[in-house]
Amino acid sequence: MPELPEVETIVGDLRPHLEGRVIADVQVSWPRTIAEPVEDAGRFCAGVVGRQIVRVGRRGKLVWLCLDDGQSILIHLRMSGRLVLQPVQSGRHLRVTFALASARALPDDGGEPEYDYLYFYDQRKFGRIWLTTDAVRMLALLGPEPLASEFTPGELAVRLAKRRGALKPLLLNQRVIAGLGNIYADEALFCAGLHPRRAANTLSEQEIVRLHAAIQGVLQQAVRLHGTTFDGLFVRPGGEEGRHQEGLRVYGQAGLPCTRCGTPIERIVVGGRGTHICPRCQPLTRERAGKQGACR
DNA sequence: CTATGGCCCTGGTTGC
DNA sequence: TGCAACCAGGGCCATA
Repeated sequence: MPELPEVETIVGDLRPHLEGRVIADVQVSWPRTIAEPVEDAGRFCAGVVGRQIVRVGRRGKLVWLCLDDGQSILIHLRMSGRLVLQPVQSGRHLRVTFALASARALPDDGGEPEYDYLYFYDQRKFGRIWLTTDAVRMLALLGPEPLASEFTPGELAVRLAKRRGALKPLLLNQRVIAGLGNIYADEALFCAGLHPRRAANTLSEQEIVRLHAAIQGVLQQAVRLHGTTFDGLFVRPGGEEGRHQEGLRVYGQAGLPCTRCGTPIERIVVGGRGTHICPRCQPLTRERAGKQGACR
């Protein structure tokens, strides 16, 4: 389940191989992957073939390819989407293939090897790809980038203040903050010592500062380690795994002792999502236990 | 606004 | 052993 750190890793890996390349051809083997123009592989192909990729970026969990005519390709990996430069052994789960050409002859001292294809694999078929002339307007619907300087404790406070609902579903809402998914929402709440069912508008200023620092700290650490490979769902474009899985404190750790207090980690359901907590470090009623936050 | 539940999907796990 | 039921998960949508 690629979230912000995994998508950041993918984008960094792809950038040197894609920027400057021309899309020579596209094959769509599962048309529902194409979200815009809606399930229309033909118009999608017609729109991108011959275009040069001028920039590879990320916004929230979206991979953002800027084309030389002002259009953008947006790719959401959802649960099981993968972007790879070398074909996986079996062609199973292959949904879209981009054939790549060079914009100009390569210098012979080369540098990066040139790949001929970019493959989009997606076992569960939840991934989607958009072609749009107005990426900026689409992306404006997302909340702030949690690692950008605009994302301050004050900004977080404003976004939580009006909400009476539980904290965790809010953190997963991409219009509130862009890029958090189930793994990092659970990890951030643990690090902040906050219960996922706490009503968002009941946080003290100190708790908001702690949550802000936890979100940034958890994401930065995961980016540094190139994401979390859990269930083998996330693999980098070159085939390597992420290294953050060893750093998980609560996600997928049910039954194991809390790294901070030894209490067994529990799995509960919040907002319909599996949620992992330390019941002692993340009390629902405000007591001393979570005061300092659970990280470091 | 908030909560809940369904839908899209597959493949691994569980239950009989 | 074989097969059916169930579940996870991100985002979106409908309903209450």
